[in-house]
Formats: sequence, C-alpha cells, structure tokens
Amino acid sequence: MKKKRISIKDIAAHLNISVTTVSFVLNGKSEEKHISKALTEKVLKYVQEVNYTPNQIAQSLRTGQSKILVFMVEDISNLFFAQLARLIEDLAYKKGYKVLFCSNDNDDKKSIELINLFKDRQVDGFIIVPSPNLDKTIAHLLDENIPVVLFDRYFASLEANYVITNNKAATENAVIHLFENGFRNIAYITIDAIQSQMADRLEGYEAVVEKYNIPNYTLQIPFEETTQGNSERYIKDFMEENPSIDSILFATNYLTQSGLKVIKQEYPDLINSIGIITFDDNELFKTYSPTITAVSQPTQEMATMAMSLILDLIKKKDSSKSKQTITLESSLIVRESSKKRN
Amino acid sequence: MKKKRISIKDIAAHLNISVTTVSFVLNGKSEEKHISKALTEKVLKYVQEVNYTPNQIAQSLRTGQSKILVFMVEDISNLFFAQLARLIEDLAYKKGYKVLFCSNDNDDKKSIELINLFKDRQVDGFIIVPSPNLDKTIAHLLDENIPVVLFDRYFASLEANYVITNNKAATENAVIHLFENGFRNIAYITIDAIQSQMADRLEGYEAVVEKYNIPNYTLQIPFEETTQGNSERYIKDFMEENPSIDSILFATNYLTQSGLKVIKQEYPDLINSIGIITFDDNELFKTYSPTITAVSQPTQEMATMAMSLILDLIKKKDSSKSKQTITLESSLIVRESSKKRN
DNA sequence: TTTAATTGCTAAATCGGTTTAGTATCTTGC
DNA sequence: GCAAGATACTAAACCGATTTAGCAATTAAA
Repeated sequence: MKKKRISIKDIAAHLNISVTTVSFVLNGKSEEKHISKALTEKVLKYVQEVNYTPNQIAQSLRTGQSKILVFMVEDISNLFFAQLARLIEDLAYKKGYKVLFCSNDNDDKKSIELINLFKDRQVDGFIIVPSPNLDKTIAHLLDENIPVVLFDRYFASLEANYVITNNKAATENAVIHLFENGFRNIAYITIDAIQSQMADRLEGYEAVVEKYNIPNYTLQIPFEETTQGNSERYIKDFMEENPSIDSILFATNYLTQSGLKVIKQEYPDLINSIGIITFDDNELFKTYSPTITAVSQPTQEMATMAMSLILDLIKKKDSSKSKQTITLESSLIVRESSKKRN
Repeated sequence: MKKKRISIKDIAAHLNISVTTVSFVLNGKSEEKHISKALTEKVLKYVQEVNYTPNQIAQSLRTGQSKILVFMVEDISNLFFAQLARLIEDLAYKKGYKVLFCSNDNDDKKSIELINLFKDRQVDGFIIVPSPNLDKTIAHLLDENIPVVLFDRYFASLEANYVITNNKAATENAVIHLFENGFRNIAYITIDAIQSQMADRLEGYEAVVEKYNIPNYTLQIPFEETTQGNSERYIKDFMEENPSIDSILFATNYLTQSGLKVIKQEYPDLINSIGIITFDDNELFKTYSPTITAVSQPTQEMATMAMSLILDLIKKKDSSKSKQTITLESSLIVRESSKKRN
C-alpha cells in the first residue's frame, strides 16, 4: 500500500552505477567530475522518468543547509506583519527558500524559546522583529555566526544588520502636517515600550511639539494592557482628562482601532472634526468616514531589503564583517481625517 | 571562532559511554533499556550542563518525522487567513509542531509545486485551503498515506478529512436578515470560482431569493480579475446596470473592500441607505459608518478542529480509515449596515 | 549446581544524501 | 616507449541522531 519514496540508491542500483555518480549528475557536477555526456543523460532521463526529487532532510543533514528561513514577528495576525509575511514568502520561494513564520507576542521568553527551536532545525537565517530585551540572545546568534537581520526595530547597543524605517521623521511629518492643517492640540497615543521604533516615534512627536511650542499630550499605554483589550479604557480616560485635544496621532494600527472605537462610542460627533493620523495603512481607511490619513511604511522595500541582506549573509558565511543597516522612509498618505472639516 | 554545536557523540565521549546509552537516556528509555539510575542521572546532568538539544534534522532523517506541519492558504496577507494562521500556530507549537505557512493564490500549479516542495521536507501533515482543481493532487497525497486536512472548502468528488463552515446556511441567514429588514432588491457579489465554499454560498443566496420571490442580482467576478484589482470596475458596471439594487451581500472580505470603494467614489450618499453584509468580520467594521454587518466564521473552532484532525491522522498512521468531516456554523454579527436607516 | 532470565551497556546498521580520496583506463607530449 | 595528465567512475566516510541485535555480568529459578 504505502509505496516508499525512491532514493538515490534505488536509482544507482537500477542503472548499475554508484550513488556518487548519481549525486554528481544531480548536482550539475557532471563536467567537473568527468561524468560522460552519455551517462549523464541516462541518469537525468531516468530521474525524470521516476520523478525523483532528493530528500531535503538528508541533504540538510549533510550540508548543514536547511533552505529554511525564519521570519519572527510580533503577531502574524496583525495586518502589517501579515502583509510583510506575504512579501517575504514570495521573495524567499523565488530563491529556493521556505519560510517559517512565528509570532513572539513581543515577549522575550517566547522569542528565546522560538529561536532555540529553530536552531535545532538548522535554519539558514533569521529575520527577526525583536522583543524588548532580545539583544543578548541576538548577540549569541551573531557569535555563532548565524545570519540574522533585525526588522522594524534595532538595538543601539548591538552591532547587527537591520532594516527599519525612519520612524522619527515619520511622526515628525505627521505632526507637522496636523499643525499645518490648523490643529494645535495634538495628542500622541502610543505604547510604553522602550523599543527603538516606539522611542523614535515618540521622539519625533516631542521634537515637533516642542519646536512649535504647542502642548504635549502623550498617552503611553502599557503593552500588556493592549493585548488584553484594555486600550480603550486608557484612551477613554485620557480623552476625558484632556478635552482640549483636537487631533490624535496613533502610534500603531491596533491603537487606532481602539481609538476609533472610543470615539464612536463616547464622542460620536467628534469623528467629523477631530484630526486623526494612524501608523500603518489599511485598505479600509480609504473608504472610512472620514477617510483616514496614514503613515505608510514601504513594506515592499522593507521585505526586499531584508531578503537581500539575509541572502548576502548566508552567501558569505563569515558574517563577522561589517554590518549593514538600512533605513527606509515612510510616506504620509494624506486623506480627509487630518484636515479641518465641516 | 565558530564553535560547532555539541552532538550526542561529544556527550558520549566526554562521559566515556556509548552514544546508544545517551540516546536511550534522552528519549526517556532508561528504565525500559535497563540503564542504571546513577548513569541516567549523570547523563542528564551533563546534558543540562552543556545545554545540549538534539539536532532535529538528524532526528527527522532517522525517524521520518519532521514535527513540521504545513498550513497552505490562499493568501496569508488576507486578514481571515492571517488570523487563522495565528491560531494554528499557537495550537501547533503547544503540541511540539512548527508550521510552514504558504500562499497558493488559489492557483493549482502553485499549490502542486508547494506540496512537492514540502513532501521533500517530509512534513508530517498538511492543512490545505485547496485551489480549484487540486483534488487529484490531494488524492495522491492520501494514497501515499500522508495526513491531509482540507480547510474552508472541500471536494465532493474526494473522500477526505475536512473542516468547513456551513456556507449555504450563512448566506441564507444573511439574505433572510436583509429581507426581514425591508430590503427587496438584494444583490450578491461573488467570484466565479466553482469551489465548494463559493458554490455553497451562491446556493444559499439563490435559495432564499427564489423562496421569497424577489429578483436575483448576482455578479460573479472572474477570480483573476480580483487579484489584479479590477473588481471595482466590475462592481461599478454592475451597479450602474442595476440601479434598483437596495442592498448587497459580499461573498468575501476583499470584495467588500472593493464594493465600499465603489460606493464611496460613485454613490457617496448611498452608503447611508444601502444594505450591506460582508463575509468575514473585521475590527474596523465595528466603527465604520455605518457599522457593517458581517458573517463571522468561527475561526477559533475551525483552527482547533483542524489541528485536532491532523494530529489524529498523524497518530494513527493508517489514515485510510474513515474520513472525518466537520461543518461549523457561522454567525451573523448584526450591525447598522443591514438595517433600514435615515 | 546449572540453566534461564534479568540487568547494564554497546557495536553497528540505518535514514538518504554529499564529498573526499581513490582506482583504472585512456591520451598526450617528448 | 614511458611518465604525466586527463577521463570516467566509485568505495567509503560523513552528517547526527535512532534502533536492532547482542555481549557480559549478575540474579533468580529449577
């Protein structure tokens, strides 16, 4: 019933030659290894005929290369990461790699566990959206000469390859845009994470607010609270305490969702006048009422650069060389929500 | 510099015992294999000390088990699938499995390629959202006794395990709901796929329309057109040709997005009166204006059942037994968009 | 007291490939 | 005519685990 897979040995046996020869032919080393044209053809023909493909597990064991990459994100069900996952997937498959996706929930313990799991699988490289204190673990990986590219955030303390966006400029532009559209009481709602991407975004906001000498309304929600669905309570209280707010910049897409919910429930009329800018675009924002202005990160380039870096690292196995750091620019997709309306 | 991973051989050498013994101890077979308590302890202690974990590639090669599952969806960047991916991921990791996600774009050729890639990796099981004509390929997998669970759709022609939702009932309920809320010219916008989930949804719509003796407005957009961003043109033309339509049921979440865009652009006032129901809920629908009524599929149960089925199949290696088929019920999340307004 | 069973441990085969280090034959160059 | 080099191919080691078969010493049963 259960016909077992055909192996290289079966092929060798059937053709009455050695497995070595078959292996050489299959790996395109016929010429280099002086396998005759005739025999090469014969092998190739038979391989085709029986539809043989090598067992990658065996290949991996011998070569140490698994042709598997890991893309570790905060949460694969977050649209931003899901979109990136798709882009990375396509790029990787084109290069003969498969991708293991995983979600670390921005949790260090989970990240470390996952990384160890994957090391045991001898994955060829990691593209990691690191949790807050993962620098030590990443450093270990680098010590072991394992290809790693950090993504979306980096560690100032750690010399590593990374692909990020210019988060400070992004929030600066967003706040300036609100200011230029007449908003003067611009709130910034973010999470309390000390991670680079959030620190940079906050810095951008604070810089502009200070420069224009307008009030600083910052709400930093503890990250754990956001995952437990408590963001709305925080935002509600914040808005209650600061009734003068005329606009809000949300630092992440899930905070925007919570914010919109609070506005809908508590201040239904406000949606028509309050300034809103969100991080990370969403197709639905194009038709929302009002349409929502968004900071759009260049996902395609981010994915392309990350893949390019990781493949480079895999190629030259000594990754202790100089590190590459890539910073891409986000763009502000201006829609109705960031302009004075009515 | 590059300190290589420690292997079972190193451990055996250091403790002056055989690799066999170490392997037995590590696999908890000390008792069964009569390894003394003392030696067992010693091995365990040293293993702990050097922080050894077995090379899974080698393990896989020997045992034929990779502890990897494949979750093949249409498009991992589609929120519906991304959410499912996350659920499946969590369930799988809890059971010691990793998950390779991949997107087949509902394309048969791509599906087949992917499946072959994964067979070479000796993955332990497949959870597949199959492309239209994948039945033959799936049948081959079943012949080879490889665990497969179909997901979201199935093949009438194929006896296989699957987890789906009751799509016919879902559209029936949606159309009935619109009817009961006073809508009489209910359009149904779908793709032209002949796949079970779409066929069933269409059937549900047609059944109710016929029963209530109201006009049938069906738009079937070719699937390829949707992926190329041409849905909007189709919808626009459709609405132009059928000005009497007072409500629309969208068969997929991306069609809803296109539909909303057309309404926004071409008939901006219509959004306040037209009846709308979408397949697959989205957090933003809760705050949209109007809030959008959605057919919500029970993602958590779907994931749970799929994992449960696939693990069952893996356990009892002879999967030629009777097939399990699971049909879950969707729920209609009623919001403003499906009621008469103004 | 002898045989059988149990205890404690290990050598070697195996999974399915890749790669190193050959061997044997055939060409060349001089 | 003979050494050197090229040609055509292969045996065996290896990757790192699991597993089978079996050996030697001890204990239990007859």
